Amino acid sequence: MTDPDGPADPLLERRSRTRTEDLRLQLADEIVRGDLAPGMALDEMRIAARFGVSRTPVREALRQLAASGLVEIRPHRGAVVARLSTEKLHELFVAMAELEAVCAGLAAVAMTPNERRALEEIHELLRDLVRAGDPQRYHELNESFHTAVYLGSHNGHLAEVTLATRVRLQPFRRAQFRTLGRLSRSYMEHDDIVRAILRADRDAASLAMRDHIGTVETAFGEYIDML
Amino acid sequence: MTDPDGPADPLLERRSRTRTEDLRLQLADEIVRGDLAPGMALDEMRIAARFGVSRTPVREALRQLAASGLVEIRPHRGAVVARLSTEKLHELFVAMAELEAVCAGLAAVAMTPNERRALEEIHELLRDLVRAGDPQRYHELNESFHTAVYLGSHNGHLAEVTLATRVRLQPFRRAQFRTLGRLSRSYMEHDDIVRAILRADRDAASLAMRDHIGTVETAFGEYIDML
DNA sequence: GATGATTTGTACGTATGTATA
DNA sequence: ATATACATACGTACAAATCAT
Repeated sequence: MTDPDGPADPLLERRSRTRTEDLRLQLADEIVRGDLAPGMALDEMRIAARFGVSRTPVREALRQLAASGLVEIRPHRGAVVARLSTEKLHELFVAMAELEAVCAGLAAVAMTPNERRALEEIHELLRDLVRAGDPQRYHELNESFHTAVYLGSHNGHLAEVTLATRVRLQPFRRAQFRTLGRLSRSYMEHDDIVRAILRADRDAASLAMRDHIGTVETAFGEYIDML
Repeated sequence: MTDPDGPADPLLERRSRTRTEDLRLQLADEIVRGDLAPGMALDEMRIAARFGVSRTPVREALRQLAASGLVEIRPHRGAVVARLSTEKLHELFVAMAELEAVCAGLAAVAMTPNERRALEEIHELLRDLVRAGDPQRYHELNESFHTAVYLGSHNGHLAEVTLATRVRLQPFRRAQFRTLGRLSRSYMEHDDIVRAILRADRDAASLAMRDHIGTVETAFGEYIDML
């Protein structure tokens, strides 16, 4: 008899499920999706009660989230969803631009033919979504586009660090930010990146990605000013 | 009456000392210094007994170290000092070269005059240590040199990520690796970096740093082969 | 500024999962 | 393959620190 809670695909490695792990993933998701807004207090007992567990796994999950930067913990003073000052926000955008630029540069020279084809395919699907005017799905597939570049660097550490930086910025993005004009421009910038990567032009890929993230921050900043 | 355990300098913020924090710093130090070698088992009870505390703060410290990559934890199977495969080791070196290159590039255009002077001063002290033939102190001040560049980027996130990468590689460096020939070459490469930073030449600084870390890995690889 | 309420930090016992015979 | 030994994962109680009054 098989484990009824096991994964559908038996090929996926089955790490023994721990409450801490479940909580970490669940809380990270709620923070990234915005259900738990920046600054919101994360009371250990309240969370424990909400998930029907003791404080211990809640504590461990919060510590791990703090290590990733999504949560802020001060001794004896509890945990809150991480809040970013304007300066820190800018700093993270600059860091993300540089990190993604490095990934794109390495990807240009390291990606396998299959990976290049896959990236091109995602890029074409994004074009269709611009034409269809579907910001929601564009946003989702856009994540895949960037993740494909991270993985294309063939450097797990850089990919991890870059993704972590992106995740930290997620809670500060809002749906309203995804306008159709932005989508079209985003797609055109992606085009520069993809072309450079496909012709294995490291420096061009790096520069195109840096510029791309730069305009993302600009658009983001314009939205922030509207608050 | 003042806290007898307080810091000498009252201006330094005094984070309430917690056993978890102490343990984390102590264990990280022992791992980085090599007292706890990669692959060594980190038994919660043994460590708790050694430090005279309960298992709880030990657990939390180990989790945090795992988050930083210095420790590896598998559910229900305990923790060990992180071991790196040859491939992973190379990957971390490539990542470090890229990260430090980014920091150097940003530092070239962001450092204040004071920071530039301080970097130059460290550089000159390193020159003296090469002449004096003091690998131990060169190694220590070399850390300061690189840290100064990280901080010079004026980007806390990048500095943090880059430093974390360097720390993860520390346990795999050995004293024997620091030969006099290496020192001299290291100093000359630093010279290229410093010159580029001082004349605010971003690309040159970036390239010089990337090359520098590249030779560090080469020298490191030669040592590894001797094992 | 002292006191009480509240929350976190730590200790320790039990349950559960992993590895070995 | 089953059982046994062992270390970890979790729960619970208490101590210590913070903040509110």
